[in-house]
Amino acid sequence: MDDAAFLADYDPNAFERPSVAVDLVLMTVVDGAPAALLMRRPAPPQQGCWACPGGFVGMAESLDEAAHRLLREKARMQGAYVEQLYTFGAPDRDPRTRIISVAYFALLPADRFAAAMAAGDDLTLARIAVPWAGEAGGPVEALAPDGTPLPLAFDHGDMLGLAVLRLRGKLDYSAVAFALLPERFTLRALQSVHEAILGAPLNKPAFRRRMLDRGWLEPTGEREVGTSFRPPELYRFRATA
Amino acid sequence: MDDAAFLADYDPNAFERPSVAVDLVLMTVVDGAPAALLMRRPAPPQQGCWACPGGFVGMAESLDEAAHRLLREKARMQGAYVEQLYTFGAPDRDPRTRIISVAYFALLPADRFAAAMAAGDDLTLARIAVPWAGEAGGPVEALAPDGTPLPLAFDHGDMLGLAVLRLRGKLDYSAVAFALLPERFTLRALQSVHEAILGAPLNKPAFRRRMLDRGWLEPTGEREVGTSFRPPELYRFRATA
DNA sequence: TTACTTATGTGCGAGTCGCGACTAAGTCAA
DNA sequence: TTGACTTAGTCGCGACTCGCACATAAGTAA
Repeated sequence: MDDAAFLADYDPNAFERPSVAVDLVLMTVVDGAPAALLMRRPAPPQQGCWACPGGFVGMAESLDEAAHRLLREKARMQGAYVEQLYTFGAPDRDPRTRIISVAYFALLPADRFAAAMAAGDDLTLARIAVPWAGEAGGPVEALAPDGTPLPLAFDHGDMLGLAVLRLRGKLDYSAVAFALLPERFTLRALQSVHEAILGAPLNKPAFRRRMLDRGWLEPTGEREVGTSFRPPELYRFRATA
Repeated sequence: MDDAAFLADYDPNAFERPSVAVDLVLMTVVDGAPAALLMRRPAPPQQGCWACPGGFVGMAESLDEAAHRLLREKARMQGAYVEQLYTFGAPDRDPRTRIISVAYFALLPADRFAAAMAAGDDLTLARIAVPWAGEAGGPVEALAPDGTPLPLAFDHGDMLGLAVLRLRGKLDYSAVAFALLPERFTLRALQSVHEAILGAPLNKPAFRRRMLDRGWLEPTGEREVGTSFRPPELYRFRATA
């Protein structure tokens, strides 16, 4: 029997199937701390809890395509750095039915969130409180602007924690940090992003040297305007040749 | 409407669903090169091609549980180090129907494969040829014992490549290498495992120092027997205190 | 003009790494 | 018994990186 003959006989409904969703951990850095876009769930289950934007995977789209579609449809943004994070599949993680969720994380500079935030009250850019140091890992809390914890739906606390962990791990061997900054930025801003993700202060001269030696930074010759005191130089990210 | 009332009304069949499978990249190190357990596909599609052992996820089991079950049922092994790798979801990756595959990798010392290999001709421990250096990534080839390439089913060449890449990345900050060695081993054997995974030779004194300084190694006081020349000391892995 | 504040650069000591050379400890054969 | 042989394991040095204290530069504002 060849492939064609086999496929004619194949019954795709022989087994019961789980639902497959994509959830998006849409992160940025605000005021020296990591933050994520959360949506208030408008309907049960877990009505009123906050969740990462997500949705079911279409039958004709890849997982990456689904992630980009959700970024557009649910968060009304585009052009983010998007990367697959982890797949969550505990049988009881959603009370409706078996839902397996492929989590992605997406990175954007903070100023790109302004438009989406204006849309309404059921979206928030929540500060993430990381209770562990280094590469320990574990769930995190999301905080409202006034500092009170937001109740998170399902296993989204683990999801956010894993996103922070992955980001920390990739910070010093990949260029992810630049996805969290505007096109032109100062070295101080770059350092602040690193410190926010790592949750620890860094030594300024050492950080400078490392970054400049990496060859990822291109001086623009321009300087930041509107500052008091000596204006810092603006740099641009340039992929390694 | 509360959660209970909502769930009574919920129709889990409102959307068409993909199938979800778990595939297992079961790796070890043989003769100084990475190797993976592959099964010859006994039926279409891609009959006769070689594939990582896999199967559909049961409705009541988690993804991790499915991976461990497949390790037992398909490979007849247990006790491996198992970790989720990546989820493959291209719409056309399997011609039967939409199948989303959560890939795991599993690590075991080479001697644990002897029993499984005796089982029959449709299982092989294929040497993996990595055509790229460092962290470049990309698909790899699987080689038969005589050096000829084995045809790989679906996207399993990418899967194997990603497993090697992940292993390389974790090698020097985690203890994964010890999952590829028996309980007691020599420093030379540990170095050989690192070299096989990295695909590059390492400096002996530097490697020794690094490993001993990490605090993961416990000398047993015993020495390897049956060797010609000076017998090396046997060490044991001890998780960091 | 001068105080103030942040940007940017410099120099040094500690720690790590690669590397070549050296010593140690077994087997094996004459 | 002894010496050649081979692998195990150690030592020391130069190159490089990193953290850190400090010096210098360049703006604003009174």
